[in-house]
Amino acid sequence: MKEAGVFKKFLSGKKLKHSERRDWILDAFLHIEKHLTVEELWTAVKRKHPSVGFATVYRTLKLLCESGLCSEIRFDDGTTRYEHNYNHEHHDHLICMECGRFLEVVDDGIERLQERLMKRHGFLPRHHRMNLYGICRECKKEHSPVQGTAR
Amino acid sequence: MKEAGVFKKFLSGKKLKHSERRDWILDAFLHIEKHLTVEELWTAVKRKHPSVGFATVYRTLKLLCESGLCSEIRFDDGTTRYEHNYNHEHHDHLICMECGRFLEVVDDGIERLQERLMKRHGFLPRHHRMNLYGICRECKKEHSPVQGTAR
DNA sequence: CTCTATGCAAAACCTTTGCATAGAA
DNA sequence: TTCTATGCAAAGGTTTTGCATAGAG
Repeated sequence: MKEAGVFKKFLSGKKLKHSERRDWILDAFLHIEKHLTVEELWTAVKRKHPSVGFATVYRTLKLLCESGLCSEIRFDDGTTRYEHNYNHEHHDHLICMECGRFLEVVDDGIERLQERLMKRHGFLPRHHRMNLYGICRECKKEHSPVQGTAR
Repeated sequence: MKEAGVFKKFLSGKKLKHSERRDWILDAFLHIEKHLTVEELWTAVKRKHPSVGFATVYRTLKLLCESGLCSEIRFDDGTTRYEHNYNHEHHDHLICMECGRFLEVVDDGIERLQERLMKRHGFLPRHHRMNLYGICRECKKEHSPVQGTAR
């Protein structure tokens, strides 16, 4: 099923109503392949549909999260962002502390060990969040000029 | 070196001043072995020293983080908490989604794979944050009554 | 003395809510 | 018609700041 279908089904299941604006917002959300802040999504939606209000975007994002299409991530710098969550496999993040660029990755070995770790402590695993912080290749270059060849 | 020493050194290094209040706050912080909110720390400090203001606790916590004694954690529910970071080995969290209880754990296997994963992608590893969410042993019991023996 | 630390209150943020009206079923 | 959805503005909650004064060096 496509995302729009998932959302519609979710709405009718909760006896909520489908609306044009909700479509617009979902659309904008789906067409931006990055981790969005509410602000960013609002700006994107307004480009095409200037009348949409801030609160509506907020409210719709909450619904999208409930419907499973989207999930909220709290980064260490305090920002809250939203990411696609449907037809996207679970993944973790490698985040550059200099430039903010990030990669989405999955490491099966780690996933397996995480599951084992939880079970060993009597937990029923639900989900997890793993953010690895470091300096990316590009930023490393900028900070460590080539050694041994003073110029 | 003891924590108080680390903090003093950090302060003088930044040409900041040592003060009685900062000692009180550091003390309260060190004596509570849990993940504190600013509010909780403030309450604890005020028990002994009622004159201390909220803003001072906030400001001091920021300094403690900079000095490396403490670090900020953003949980998935949006709360911000602070944890001891000195003479505490790095650790990850197993968090119960029902009751909020958590365990601090380290899994060497996971740590190794994390490091490898970062390097494989050209990152210089700095630190990471891994929170595993699930249902703890106690909460599991409450939700799944013993099977087969109706009472 | 000089410069930082502090309490207090106000400001700045970010997110949620209330309400009157528009819109969906 | 009878709901819910929405824009707007106001309210909440949390964190930060400005300012006058106390305190450290």
